[in-house]
Amino acid sequence: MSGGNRRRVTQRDVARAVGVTSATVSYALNGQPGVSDELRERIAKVADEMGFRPSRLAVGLRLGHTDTIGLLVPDVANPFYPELASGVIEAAAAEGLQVFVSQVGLDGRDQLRVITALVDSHCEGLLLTAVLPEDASMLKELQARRIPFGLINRRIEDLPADWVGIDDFAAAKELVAQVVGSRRSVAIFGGPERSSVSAGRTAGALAALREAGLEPLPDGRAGALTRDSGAERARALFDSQGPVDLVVCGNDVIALGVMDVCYERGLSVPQDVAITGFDDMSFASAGPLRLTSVEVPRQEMGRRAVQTLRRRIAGFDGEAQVVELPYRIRRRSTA
Amino acid sequence: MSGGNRRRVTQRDVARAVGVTSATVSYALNGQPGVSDELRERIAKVADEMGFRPSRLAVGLRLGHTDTIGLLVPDVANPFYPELASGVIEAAAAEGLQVFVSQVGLDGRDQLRVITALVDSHCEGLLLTAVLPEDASMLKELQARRIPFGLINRRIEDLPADWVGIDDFAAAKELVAQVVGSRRSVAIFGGPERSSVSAGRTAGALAALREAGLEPLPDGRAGALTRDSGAERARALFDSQGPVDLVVCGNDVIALGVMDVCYERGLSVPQDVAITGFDDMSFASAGPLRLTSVEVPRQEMGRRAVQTLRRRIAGFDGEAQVVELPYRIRRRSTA
DNA sequence: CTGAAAGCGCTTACAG
DNA sequence: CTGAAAGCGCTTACAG
Repeated sequence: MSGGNRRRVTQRDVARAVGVTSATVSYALNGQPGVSDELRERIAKVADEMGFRPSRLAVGLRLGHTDTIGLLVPDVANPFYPELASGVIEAAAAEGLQVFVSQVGLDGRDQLRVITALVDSHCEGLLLTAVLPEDASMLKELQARRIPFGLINRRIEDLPADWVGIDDFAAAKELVAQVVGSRRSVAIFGGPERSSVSAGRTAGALAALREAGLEPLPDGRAGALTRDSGAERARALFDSQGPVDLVVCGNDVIALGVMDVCYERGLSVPQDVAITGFDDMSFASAGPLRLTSVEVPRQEMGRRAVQTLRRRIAGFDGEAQVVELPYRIRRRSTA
Repeated sequence: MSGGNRRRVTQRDVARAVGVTSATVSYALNGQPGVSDELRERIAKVADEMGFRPSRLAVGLRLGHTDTIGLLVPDVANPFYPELASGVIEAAAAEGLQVFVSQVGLDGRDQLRVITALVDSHCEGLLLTAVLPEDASMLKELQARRIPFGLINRRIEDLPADWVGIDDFAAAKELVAQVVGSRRSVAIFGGPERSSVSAGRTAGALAALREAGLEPLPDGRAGALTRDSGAERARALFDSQGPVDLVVCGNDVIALGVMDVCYERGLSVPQDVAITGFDDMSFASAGPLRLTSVEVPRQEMGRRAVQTLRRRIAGFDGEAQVVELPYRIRRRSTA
């Protein structure tokens, strides 16, 4: 009764109990022909009673595939990713694929380590959401080793690879064009410059401003996609410039930080300062917040990425599939 | 150049390239004695050049362990869990364990399937955050099969098992005692009754009200931990009772739904309706929200759970470890 | 319809 | 210091 008797029930144990060979158990349980119905049922019954479960390690080793894929996200604490992950997990389950979700850090610091671990575990494909330009050589290596992968959201210039996302440039441009009105002093608080998504959003916002004959304030253009970063940049800007008319933020979390500072300083939104976010995270629509933002079809992005990846795993070898999904401007109370 | 040449580089390939046996490669790479330094270096170099990575499937099968644990959460879209997951992942990495995080659905619908899959994959331990009373027999089965697991947050009565959490009853009681003041008509919008956490919070709130000589309104006491559920219950309540003085919510997400309805109907918070949340999710402290809540040490919960689980995996067979962590009332603007 | 054997990619006693 | 062999738990041709 005591001590570590943690041995698994094996196919062989079942075989012995039934009085057949382990191959017969395998045939019976996998629905292969060549086993009488009566015997098949008896084996199934005994296997079930004994709690036999085939070892995925052994099956994977033998079969050479594992029906698993990996999803890499920078930081599960950013609400953007859990919703994307839901889409991926659901779609994968429908395809009979199990997904391992891993964090790689805001700066992608653990990305290589995580990819290596997943590939070592015979993961059959990878979905990457946090690539940076410097990852290009790693991705080329993946391609050379014929490990299927897909990019979600962020992409890398000149690297042909499957990708699902939105047109961040167009979305940001459209958003800013809608909200700028008569606001003259405008700041852009974008995300990390090296993220293609953040770069696209910043460029789009800039384009809209220039079309309106405006030049944004130079400070705080790039930074982390965090609330603290938004707050710090807002404090610095308000200290140096006084309150500005409009702050265009790279995502909703940065916008939250800016709103924190407005609250601290008794500035009213949008009368004193207008604010836009991006991503339309769930909290953005909350009654007291009513953040103007851009809805990104996160679940759908996940689903589409899985579909493309599954085809690659199945051996599809055609050119890079690029899927650009529609976005939606969500005009609310903050701008 | 074309077609699916996706074969892995194996230990044997390295051995052949160096001109030794595959055992020697294993010894060399695993730092076992009996290989000259010169040869060891040569093997390491060739292995690296060829991109050799030991198959985790094969190693796991051979060694009988995989250094992986599973974390089961109901729904990654609930911001409570990603932060808990961070704590788990970090602590696990420090212990050399990889963690597989899986969703099991708000009602735990997929829990059994996911546990089975993880155990089939030779996962060495499980961390469960979404157990319900009806899971007791499944957990006993896990114990019988000597599969180490730990409970986080929710627990099951009369089932001795490792657990990490807070005293939800005491926290809710303290929170309500602090905010009730002269409010007379009070509603409790709790989470699912069968969740020990939600039940404890509701009971604590009830106890505080009764000590204040109050009986809460009977409607909407239990429901889902979602914003929609909070909004629906608030609409139903306000329609039937008119606005109430105070709504005590089972978590911050429910509270957000209640705030949505207050906003819809032009009720001011906390003047017309006071609201409390629970969990102190990141959005709760946002400037325009300032939700009164209870801070739960999510990261620390994750860390402690991993530590306990690791000891179990290492063979510790002592009695159930119960870790009750401190919470903190966060009084802000909504109550 | 059933059994014996090989092999997936490793590690580890055991001989030399 | 190095090699041949067994075995982890499966699946799948191949004989009977």
